[in-house]
Amino acid sequence: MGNRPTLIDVAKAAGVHLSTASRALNESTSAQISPETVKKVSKAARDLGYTINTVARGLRTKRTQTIGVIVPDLTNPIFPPIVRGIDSFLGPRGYSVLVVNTDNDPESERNHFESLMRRQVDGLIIATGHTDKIILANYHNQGITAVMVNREAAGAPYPAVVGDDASGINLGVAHLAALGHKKLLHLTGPAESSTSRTRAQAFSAACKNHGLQGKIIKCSAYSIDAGQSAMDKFLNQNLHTITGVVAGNDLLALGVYHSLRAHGLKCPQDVSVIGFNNMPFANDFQPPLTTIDAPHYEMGVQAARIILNEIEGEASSPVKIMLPVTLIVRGSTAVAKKI
Amino acid sequence: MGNRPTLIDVAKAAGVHLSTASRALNESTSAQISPETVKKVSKAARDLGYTINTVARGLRTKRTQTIGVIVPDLTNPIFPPIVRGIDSFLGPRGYSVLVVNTDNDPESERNHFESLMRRQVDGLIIATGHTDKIILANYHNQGITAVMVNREAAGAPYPAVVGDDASGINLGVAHLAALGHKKLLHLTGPAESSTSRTRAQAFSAACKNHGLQGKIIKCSAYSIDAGQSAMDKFLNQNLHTITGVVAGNDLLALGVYHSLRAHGLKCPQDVSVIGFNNMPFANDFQPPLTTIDAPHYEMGVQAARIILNEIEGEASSPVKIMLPVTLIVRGSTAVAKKI
DNA sequence: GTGAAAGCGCTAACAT
DNA sequence: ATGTTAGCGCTTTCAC
Repeated sequence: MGNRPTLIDVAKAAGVHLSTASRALNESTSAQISPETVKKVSKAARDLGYTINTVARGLRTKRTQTIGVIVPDLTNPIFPPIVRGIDSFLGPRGYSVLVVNTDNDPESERNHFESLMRRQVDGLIIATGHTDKIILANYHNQGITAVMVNREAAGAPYPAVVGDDASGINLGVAHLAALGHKKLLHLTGPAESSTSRTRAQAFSAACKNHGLQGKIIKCSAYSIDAGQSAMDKFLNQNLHTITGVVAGNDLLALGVYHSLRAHGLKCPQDVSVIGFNNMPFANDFQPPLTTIDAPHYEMGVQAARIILNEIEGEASSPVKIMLPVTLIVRGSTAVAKKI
Repeated sequence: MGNRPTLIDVAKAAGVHLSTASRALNESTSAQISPETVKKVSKAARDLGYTINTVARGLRTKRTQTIGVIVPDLTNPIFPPIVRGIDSFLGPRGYSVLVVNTDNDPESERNHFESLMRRQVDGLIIATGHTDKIILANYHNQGITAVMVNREAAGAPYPAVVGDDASGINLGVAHLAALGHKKLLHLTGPAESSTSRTRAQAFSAACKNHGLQGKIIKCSAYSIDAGQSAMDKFLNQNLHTITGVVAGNDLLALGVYHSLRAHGLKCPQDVSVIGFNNMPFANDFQPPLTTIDAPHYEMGVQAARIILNEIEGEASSPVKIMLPVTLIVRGSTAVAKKI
C-alpha cells in the first residue's frame, strides 16, 4: 500500500516541530497551540493528504480504538443487526469493530480471543451463549474489559444487555392461552446459554399461571435442523397431544414448521407456533411467523455505549440492561383445535 | 486491559538477548537459532503467557495483517456468507478482517475508507455495487491493493470474483420458457451496479433466444420495498400481461410476492417468480422461492485467496474469476397460466 | 548462532 | 505557545 506522508512531513511543510504538529492535529491538545499555527498545520496536512497512522499512535498510547466482537455465527440473522448497532455507536466515535465467529467451538473461541488480544483490542463485546464461566472468569482476572450482549454474564461481573426474555415468553404463552390452547410445548435451546434457561423457566411459570399444561424438550443448538429433529422426535411419540408450540427462537420455530409439514400437520390449523427474535423475513415465512420482537440493533447500541463508558469513563458498577420486547402476531397462531 | 509481558521479559527469563527471542519466536527466523535456544525461549514465553503485540510489529513491518472489507449492509443476507468465506481463508493465515458498512452512501464509504487507511489495512475487499469508477481509480492510483467481490471492477484493473450472472439468468428464463411462459418481466437493480447491468442484458438476450417477450422495469435498490413498489407500479398499469417474473435478486422477488398478494394474484398460479442468490431461508418463503444459487461463501474464499496472493506473493495480473451458479426449482414457478 | 543498535510514527512528559 | 527528548514493542541490518 502507498507510502503515506508522516507527521514529520507535515511538520516540515508547516515549518514547525513534529510535536507541535501532533498537538495541532489532535482535538484534545490543539487548544495549547496558537490558532494560526493550528491553521498552518491543518493546511499542510490537507495539502499532503496526511492521515494519522493509528498503528503508531496505538503503540504509543496503548489504545487501539478497536473493539472485539465475539459472535457464534454471523450468518445467524440476529447477529448482523447487533453488530450494526454496535458499529453505529462506535464508528462515529473513532472506534472500529473486529468481529470473530466461534461457531460455538470453545477451541475456536480461544484462538479468536488470543488473536484479539494480540491485536490489542480495547475491549470485548461477547454475544456467544456458550462461553463458559471459567473462560469468562479468566477474562475478568486478566483485567479485560468486556460487555455481554444477548446473554447474561456468568462467572464474572460483566455488564450485560439483554432482551426481556421472561416477559417475551409470557406474552407468547398468554397469547396462546387467550386463543384457548391448553397443552403447550416449549423447545429450549442449549442449556449452556443463559437465554435458554431464562426462557424455559419463564415458560414453565407462565403455563402454571395460566393453568396450562406445558412440556419442554431440548434442542442441541439454535438451528433449524435441531428444531426439526427435536420436534420430529416429539411428534413420533406424542402425535396430537399439544396444540401450541413456543419455540426458543425463530430458527427452532422454522424447524417446527418443517417437522409439522413432514407429519402432515398444518400450522396454525393443527398447531400454533410462536418464535422468538422476530428475525428478518419472519413475516415472509409460510405461514408468517408470530414471534417475540427483540430489539437487536438497540442491544448492540447499548452494549457499545456501556463498553465505551468503561474504557473512556470511570468503570461503572456492573449493570444489567433489560430491553423491552413485544409480541408480533402473524399467521402462525390461531384458535386452538379441539383434541 | 492487562499489562501483558513483552519480548524483553521473555528474553530476560530465557537469558538471551531481545533479538534472539524475537528470532526464536518467529516462524521464518527460528531456523537461525539453535534448537535448544528456541526451546528455552518458547518455554519462557509459554510460562509468562507472552503473546506478541501485533501493533508494535505492525509499526515495524508496515504490515498489519488486517484486510478491510467494504459491504453495503451486513444485514443484507448475502453478505454474511461472503464475509465468513473471507474469514475462513484469512483467519488461519493470521489475518483479521475489518468489516465496514456503507449503506450505499458515497460519503459514508469515503469515511470508512479513510478509517481503514488510518488503520493501515494491508488490502481491501470491496463488495459494494455503488463504488463509482472515480473512487476506484483513485484507490488504484494510491497503490491500494484491492479485490472486488460480487461485482466487477470498473475504472481500475482490480481482480474480481463474481457469480456467473448471465448463465444464472439464462437458466431462469429457460426454466420459464420450458413451463410455457411467453411474456416475462425482469426487475433490475440500481444501474450503478455491474451485476444489475449484466443480469438485465442477459435477460434480454435470453428472451430473444427463446422467442419470448421480455419487459424490464427498474428498482431503486436491491430491497423488498423497492421490488414491491416497482411491481405495484407495473401491475397498476399492466394487470395480467405477464405470467413470469425474473427478479434481480431474492429481495426484489420478495417484494414481488408482496405486490402480487396486494393485487389479488397468486404465485405461482397466476404469476411465476424467480429470484437470484438463493439467500438463507428462501426455502421457507411463501411459496418457497425458485432462485439461482450463487456461491457466496466460495466467492469470499476466492477473493481472500487472491488478495493474500497479491499481498504476499507477486502481484498477479488482474484476474476475473466467475463461479458457476445453479437453478434451484421450488414452489414459486409453475406452468404458465393462459392469458 | 547470537548480540548490538537503529528506527517504524507517534504522544507526552519535561523544558523554556 | 512551542521545542526537546524519550520511548511504546517490535524486526532487522550489521557485527562478531
